[in-house]
Amino acid sequence: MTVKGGGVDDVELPENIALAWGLRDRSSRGPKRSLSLEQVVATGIQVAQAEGLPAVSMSRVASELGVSTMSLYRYVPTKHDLLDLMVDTAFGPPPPPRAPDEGWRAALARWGEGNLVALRRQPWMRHVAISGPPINPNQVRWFEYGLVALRGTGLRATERISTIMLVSGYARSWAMISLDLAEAAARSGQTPDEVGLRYWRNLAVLTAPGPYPAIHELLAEPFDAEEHPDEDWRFGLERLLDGVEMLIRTRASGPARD
Amino acid sequence: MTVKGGGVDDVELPENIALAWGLRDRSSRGPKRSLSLEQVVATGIQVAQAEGLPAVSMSRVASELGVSTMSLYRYVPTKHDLLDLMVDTAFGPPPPPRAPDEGWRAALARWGEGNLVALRRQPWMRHVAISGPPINPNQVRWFEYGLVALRGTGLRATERISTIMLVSGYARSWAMISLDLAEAAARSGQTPDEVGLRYWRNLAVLTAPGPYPAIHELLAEPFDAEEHPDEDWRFGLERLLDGVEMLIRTRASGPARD
DNA sequence: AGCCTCTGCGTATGGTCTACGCAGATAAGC
DNA sequence: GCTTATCTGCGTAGACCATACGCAGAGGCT
Repeated sequence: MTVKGGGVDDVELPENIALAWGLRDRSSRGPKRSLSLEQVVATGIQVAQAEGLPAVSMSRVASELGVSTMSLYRYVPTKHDLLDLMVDTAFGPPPPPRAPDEGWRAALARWGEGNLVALRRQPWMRHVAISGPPINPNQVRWFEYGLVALRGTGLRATERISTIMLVSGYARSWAMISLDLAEAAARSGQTPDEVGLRYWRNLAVLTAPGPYPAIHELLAEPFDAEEHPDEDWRFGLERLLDGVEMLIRTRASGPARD
Repeated sequence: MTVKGGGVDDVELPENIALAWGLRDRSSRGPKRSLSLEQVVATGIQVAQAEGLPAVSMSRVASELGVSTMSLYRYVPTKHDLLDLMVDTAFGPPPPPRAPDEGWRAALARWGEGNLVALRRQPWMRHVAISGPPINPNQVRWFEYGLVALRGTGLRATERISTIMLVSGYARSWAMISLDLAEAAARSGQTPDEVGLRYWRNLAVLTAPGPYPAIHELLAEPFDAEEHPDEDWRFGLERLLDGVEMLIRTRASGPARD
């Protein structure tokens, strides 16, 4: 219940947060634990990675560890807390922070791409709902490095936060869409191109009788369906960064920085 | 199994899509159905709206309708198909399309805001995972109107699609974050401001001992935590539209439109 | 009239999370 | 060394969940 007292005197940290930061102090009485929280989390990740998030059940993780289902609840208050910890661990540390000679734009682009890469490496993560603002250790590190990229740009506090959320939200959206498509393709044993083609054909059939001029226009245009797979990702990212850059420019040359 | 033959001669539409567009032709033999698909979907929405998505179980919806659980499977192949239909219906029709005298930017802003409003009106929708590109009736209508907003901007087909996805993805991210926060607040009986304050305090405590200069900088800055609630939404949207506008300008004045 | 199809639904399978409480292990306090 | 408080893993059980399967009967079609 109480918390390890380093410089950190915090009576009121919610249990899941204390857990994530390794701040539970357990009195040394009683039998020794046969597992560690890290082991439990790692096993959860392993199962998720190998067989997908739905395969992650308490009983599955437990049997993987050779303990009973209910034992896990000595390590984790709730399944959802386990999932949160899995995500934080699986995300891993962020890419290196902005270097001294690096512009904010390049740094933020790298940071956004890091988000995408992490989600792609552990695709199950996209199905775990975000539970709130960044508070777990790796999440906080990512947050820090995102802010570092925007240092000295003249953006206000809330603007820096919003900008970072914009980029990470975009990475998440993109990861969801592209991975869902890829998985749908794999499930049906087709290439992603085939699935895409089938989609456009279906859309054409369905919209044929109705008033969908803009969609018909779209379908009439020649389509190089996916030259490079990540060109579209880049497109959105550049738009986004352009928008931020416009603001930063007005801030730099405009009214004195408050 | 077969499909109503209007101008639509399509042997191969997946079942869930045919269902959504009302294209199942059922031979008139056998007893009459006691329900309609629309009723089932509407009841699902009603339950979700009143008690949240987790309350939506097949047995719950069935008992609400006064039929047995398994009867629902005569209307819907799978629970997830029901959820998709619920989302499509609950989203409703998009806001009016771009008016003749309206610029693309105003129209796209309205469209994005429409997304947000829809998600806010039926907050449970954000927890239903997007199953793919827009194919259900209302989704397609939204898609159409989004494209209409970008007509005549000189953007290429893939660029128009990416732009729309950028905006709707942003609306979804934003809805998720803001609604999660609001719900967390409501659950703990506090105001959102209190929850936000508690978050910043926790973050301060946790990052105090570690190397988090940018976060400390952030925390040191004076915070008007949420003057108007939707100012941050506006911020991101404007950044995004600025980015798109930059591209459109280069397209308009740059190389001849292909 | 006879058939064939479609209806609603009862039953059953194989999962899910987790509340509760118990037996035994362990270390602190005396 | 003994007592005692505390913590461990875990067995049991409750309350759900989606859905496969198959049956009895309704009701148009021929």
